[in-house]
Amino acid sequence: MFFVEVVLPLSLAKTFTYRISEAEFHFIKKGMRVAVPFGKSKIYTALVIDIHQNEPSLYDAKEIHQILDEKPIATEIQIKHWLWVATYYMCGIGDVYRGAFPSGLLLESETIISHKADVEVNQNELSDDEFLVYEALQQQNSLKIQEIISILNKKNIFPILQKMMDKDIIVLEEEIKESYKPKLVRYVKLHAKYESDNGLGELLEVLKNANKQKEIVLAYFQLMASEKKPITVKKLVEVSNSTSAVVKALIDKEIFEEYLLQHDRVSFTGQATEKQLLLSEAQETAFTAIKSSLLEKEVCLLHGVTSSGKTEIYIKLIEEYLVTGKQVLYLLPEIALTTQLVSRLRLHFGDKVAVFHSKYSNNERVEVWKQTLENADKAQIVIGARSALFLPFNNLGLLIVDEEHEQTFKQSDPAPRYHARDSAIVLANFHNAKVLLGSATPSIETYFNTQTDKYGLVTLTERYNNVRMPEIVLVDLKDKHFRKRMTGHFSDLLIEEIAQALSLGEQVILFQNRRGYSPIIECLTCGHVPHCQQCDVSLTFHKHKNQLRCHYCGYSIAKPTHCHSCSSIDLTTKGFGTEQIEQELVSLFPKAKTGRMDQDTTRGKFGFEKIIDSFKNREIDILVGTQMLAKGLDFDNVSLVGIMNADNMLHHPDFRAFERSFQMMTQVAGRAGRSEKQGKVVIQTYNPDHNTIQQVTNHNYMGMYKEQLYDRQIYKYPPYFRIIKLTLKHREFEKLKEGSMWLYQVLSQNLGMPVLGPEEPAISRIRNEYIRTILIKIPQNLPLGGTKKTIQKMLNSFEAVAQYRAIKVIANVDFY
DNA sequence: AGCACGCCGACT
DNA sequence: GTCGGCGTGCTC
Repeated sequence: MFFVEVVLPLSLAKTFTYRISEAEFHFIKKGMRVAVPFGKSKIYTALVIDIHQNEPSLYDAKEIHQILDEKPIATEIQIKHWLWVATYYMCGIGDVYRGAFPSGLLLESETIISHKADVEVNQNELSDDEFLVYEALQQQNSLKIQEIISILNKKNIFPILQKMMDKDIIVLEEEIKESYKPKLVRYVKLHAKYESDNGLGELLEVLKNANKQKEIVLAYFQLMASEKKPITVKKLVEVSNSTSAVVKALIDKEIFEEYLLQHDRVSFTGQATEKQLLLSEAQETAFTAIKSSLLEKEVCLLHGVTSSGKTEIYIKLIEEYLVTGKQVLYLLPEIALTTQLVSRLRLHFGDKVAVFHSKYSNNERVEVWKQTLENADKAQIVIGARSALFLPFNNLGLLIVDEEHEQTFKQSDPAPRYHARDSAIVLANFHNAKVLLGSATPSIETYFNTQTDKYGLVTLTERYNNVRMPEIVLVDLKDKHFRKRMTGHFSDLLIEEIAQALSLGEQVILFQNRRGYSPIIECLTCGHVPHCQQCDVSLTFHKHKNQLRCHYCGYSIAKPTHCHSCSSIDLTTKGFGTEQIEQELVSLFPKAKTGRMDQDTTRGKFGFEKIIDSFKNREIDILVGTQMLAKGLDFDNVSLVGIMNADNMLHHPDFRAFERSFQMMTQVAGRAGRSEKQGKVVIQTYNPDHNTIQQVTNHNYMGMYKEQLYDRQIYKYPPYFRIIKLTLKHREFEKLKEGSMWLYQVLSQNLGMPVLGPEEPAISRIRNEYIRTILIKIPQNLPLGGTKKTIQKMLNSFEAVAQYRAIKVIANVDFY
């Protein structure tokens, strides 16, 4: 008796056991995919994580359907890492598997309906629906479930199919399809007939009346002579300025032969320029320090002020690891940043750089996956957003986590809710690899780890090229309003500075944090604000589409002409987003070209790049944007940065609000400054004396760190306590209230540590489900794993209570 | 995630 | 009386 233990790409915590034959037992290895039947009719792509001979006693194991791989497609280290992620972040292993694997490798079966051969059908015995299906099958000999649903215009079609199967009219089959298709490129070569020395002469004779074709043949010979490599149809058409129809005619005439070769979708044509990288003295010192720190410790933090040239140091370090044949993983917080970085890295490493992120197409991701697995030259350096962490590395030497403090490294919505930085450190450990974290504004947690000697620390205080740190000017909005020196949201000082920068041909960035500060419509008569029907939030006004939208569920209505509550027509927009700032700019500086960068304008695949490029090319003078501006973009002509309102960041009800505000403002401010001139940053605020604002102004990271660390200790937050947030959801308010109270009491009585809640969050209903949260604070000195097991037990007993079973509970470990 | 089973409202 | 809605539970 032989069995495999498999993981399914479903949100299930368990693994499943399937029976295999002895031959299969000797063939199958951990990390191979097998197609298995699961449930009544579905076939899934499962991953083998163990092979054994222990027969399950409680049930009969099904047989696997088919083996899908010749050799493992996931490595053992990877599987070990996934198991760690599942345990640590309290989710099912299936969640990790599903999140890690490119969907191109996860085939799902599709039910195919076809009619049974040689069966006489008495059409009078068919119901209307059955007849429709029968008729459709006369036209096409097979149908998919989706097609039948649309033919019948019904959701539940299985009863009908069941009846037809009983009547012996149709059969169902499960078909699995490989969705990854290698990209094939058409090449041509001269037919063997003409390969002799006087082939060309003969050819010209044959083609003397076909000028177009002759041109192509001549172009072919020229290409052969100059490039000495296989010639694609595409290239030939391009060079000869002809059409593929003519090429086809030549193939038909047996002058050319066509052949297909598999091509990489993700290939870069540029060559490495081999330019020797010159580090400044400060960079050189930092580089040496990092190297010696990594000799002793697994992890090192590079704390370098904005524009200190951290990337050059990364490149230099990557070079050293590449020489040893190791793989390097470079994690970035934002997909949008990859384009800039990739072109920079390619200058040094040519086509050794591969990119992996979720905006890539399925096929492209499968290719990078395979290259990484094979340790191919092409994927020696992988750049990617957090999901790149799950690639099948087998010889990882170095991991770089750039902009380490960014919250986007923590996945929050679908499980696995993992933090890429922390999971990267664990992965490095499994590979015996080193980790370099980089940031101008390290997270409190990471910096704390350097102070407790867990991580190494290298500081770079000098900006590259002797650019000076920007000068930061505070504008007291209270005072400006009082003295009537405001035009809309602009203070007189900011207007003056913008005018000056523009007159010198310099560019300006204006930063408007939109979080919790979106424009809304309010009735001036009764104060009514339109709300979403399914979520407990006010609808935000989008000017360009003239509609109100819900940011949580996407619900939208046209902008109302009158108040829905009192029918008054006196409506006003409140709050200000980037759109409004841009509007005001147009009237303040009619001659300047303005651009806007936020979720609306960067939606498309290249939306972000387009805006960045036109700003870099100086087609835009003033760029208005949200958080995206704070993420490590380099511009060389920006002399002024304006922060429209620093306060709405500070006043977020979140223990990280001050840390984040500091990071955000420092990062945005860091965009200012050019080689010849000190940059200027204008921060508009109602609280110019606020500690955090002062720390930003004085470039005082340590001050911020110490103050925040003190607060974290007092109020029991990370790094002194680890946090697990439980989110409970249900459609019924009362049931949720009761259930969350029950869970809270069980937890607080059994855990012996602070448990907060159950809290009704500011947005207490999303998509018609009410929400409550419970926060568990685990002290550093208590075992984390054990505590999680206890919590899991309580969650299980919560589920055992029949009346609460319907309440969904989501655990978010290390909630950000 | 599917998909079946089982229990209650609106139609023939 | 049935058809069909969705709440509940299981899948090796």
